[in-house]
Amino acid sequence: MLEPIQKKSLSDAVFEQLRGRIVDGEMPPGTKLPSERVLCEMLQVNRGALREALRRLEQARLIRCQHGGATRVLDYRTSAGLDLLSSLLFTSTGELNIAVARSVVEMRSALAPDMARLAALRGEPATAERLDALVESMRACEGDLERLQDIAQDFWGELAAASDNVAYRLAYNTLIESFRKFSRLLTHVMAEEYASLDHYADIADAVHRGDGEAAMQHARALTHRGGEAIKGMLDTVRIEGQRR
Amino acid sequence: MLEPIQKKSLSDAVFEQLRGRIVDGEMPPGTKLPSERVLCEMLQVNRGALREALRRLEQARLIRCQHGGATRVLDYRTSAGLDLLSSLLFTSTGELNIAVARSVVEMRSALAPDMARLAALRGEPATAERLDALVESMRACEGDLERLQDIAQDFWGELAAASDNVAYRLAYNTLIESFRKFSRLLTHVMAEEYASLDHYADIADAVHRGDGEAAMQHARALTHRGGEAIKGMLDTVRIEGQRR
DNA sequence: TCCCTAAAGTGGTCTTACCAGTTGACCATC
DNA sequence: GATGGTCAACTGGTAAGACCACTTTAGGGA
Repeated sequence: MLEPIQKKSLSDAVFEQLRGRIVDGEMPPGTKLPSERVLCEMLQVNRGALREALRRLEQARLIRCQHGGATRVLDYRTSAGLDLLSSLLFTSTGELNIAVARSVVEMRSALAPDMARLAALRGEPATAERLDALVESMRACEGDLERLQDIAQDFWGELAAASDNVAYRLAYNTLIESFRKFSRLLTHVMAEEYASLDHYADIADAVHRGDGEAAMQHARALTHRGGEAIKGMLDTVRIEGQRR
Repeated sequence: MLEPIQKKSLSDAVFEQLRGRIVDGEMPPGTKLPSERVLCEMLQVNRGALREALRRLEQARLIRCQHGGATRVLDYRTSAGLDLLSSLLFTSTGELNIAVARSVVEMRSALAPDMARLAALRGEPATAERLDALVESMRACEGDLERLQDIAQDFWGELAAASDNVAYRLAYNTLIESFRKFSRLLTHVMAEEYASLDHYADIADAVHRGDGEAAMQHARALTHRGGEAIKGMLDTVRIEGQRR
C-alpha cells in the first residue's frame, strides 16, 4: 500500500529542532535564546519562518518571548500541556522512551473506566448500537490482530464521544495520537485482550442498560489486564534495549 | 491589589478571534477559509502576523493548511488536544460554559486517585515531607478559604510530580490552567473539603508508608466529595442563569 | 549614591517580491 | 469517452529589508 509522502515546511523543521533541543534538556529552563536575527543566521532561514516556529513553541509553553527583552526556555514539566506528550515518546536518537509510553498506558487505564461509566449514564441508544457493531467486527477478525487493535481504538473513541465530556474527548485524541506511535510494537499483546473480548460486549451491554457501575467495572478489568500486559511488554523492550 | 496589564500582540488577537469563531461553530468543520491575502485585508493586519496565527491554529489542530490548496476548518472535537480545554470554558459572551467546567471536575476526579496511588508507590521521602508541610499549612488557614484552595492545588501538584508519570504532570498543568479560571466561583465549596482535611493528611501518610491503595482510596473519597459538591454548585449556577 | 538619559539591542509590525504547489479549463491524443 | 498533457490563475511558502515599540545597559549629571 502506497502512503502519501510527508512534506515539512521550513517552520515545521525549525519548530521540531528547537522543541527537540528543549525537551532533551540541551537547553535547560532559563536558557536565553539567541536573538531572532542570530537564530535566522544559525538556522539559515528567513525571519518569518523562524517567528512562526517561535509562536508555536510559545503556544506549547516551551518558551516565553518578551517584547524588547530576551526569549527564555521554560520548564516544560511544569508549564506545558498534555499535547506535548506525543513528542516526548521518542528520544532524539529515535528510540522509544519507555517511561513516557508507560505514562500513556497508565493514563488510559485511569480515564477509560470513567469514560465507560459516563457513556453508560449519558449515551443514547444509537451509541450502544454502534458499540454492538464494533464488537461484532472484533469477533469477525480472529486472526487479524492489527485490525482488532484498530477497532478496539474506535470502541474507546465511541465511548469518549458518548461520555459527553469534552475533556475526555480531547484527552482521548491526545492519548490516541501518542498510543498509535508505539501500539504496533504491542500488537501481539492484543491477543490477550482478544481472550477477554466478552468484556467489550459487557461494556456495550452496560451502555444499553444505562448501568454506569457495570460499564466502569468491565472497563477497569479490561484496561487493567491490557495495562499489565503492556507494561510487561515494555519491560521486555527495556531489557532488550539494555542488552545491546 | 494592582495587576499587570496583559498586552496582546497582533498574532495573539488574530489567533483568538479565529479560534473563537471556530469553536463557537460559526465556521463549521470543512469551511474553506479565505486566502491569506484576503484575510489580511479583512483583519487589517500584515501577512506575517496572520501566518503566525494560522500556524498556531494548525498546531492546535483547528485548521489544516495545504500548500497551493485551501485552508480548511477541522472538527476540533475529533482532532484537537486537551490543551484546547481552557479556551472552551467561556463562551464568546464571557459566560462560563457549565458543561466544560463539569468536564474539568470529572477528569480531575478520574486522575487524582491514580496520581495519589502512583505517588505513594514511587514517591521519595522528601515528597511525603513536603505533603506534610502542605497539610500543616492548610490547617493553619482556617478562615482563609482562598488560601486553602491554593494550597490544595499545590498538594495535587506535588502528587502529580511524585507520580513519576509525565502524562499526569502535563494533564495536571492543563487541568489546573482551566480550573483556575472558575475555581474562585467555588471557593465556598472548599469549606466542605476543609471538613475532610484529614483525608489530605491520610494521603500524605499513605505516601509515607508507600501504601498505594490507601492513597488511592483517600484521594477518591476526597475528589468524590469535592466533585459532587462542585457539581451541585454548577447546577445552581446553571439554574440561576436560566432565571435571568 | 541616586536618578536620568541616550544608545544599543531585542522582539513586533509592515511591505514587497518571488518561489512552489494546487486547481481547473482546455486541448491533443488514444 | 477516457486519458494525459499544458497552461493560466489561483493558493500557500520563502525571502529580504525597513521601521516601530520595548527593554536593557552603560554613561553622565545632580
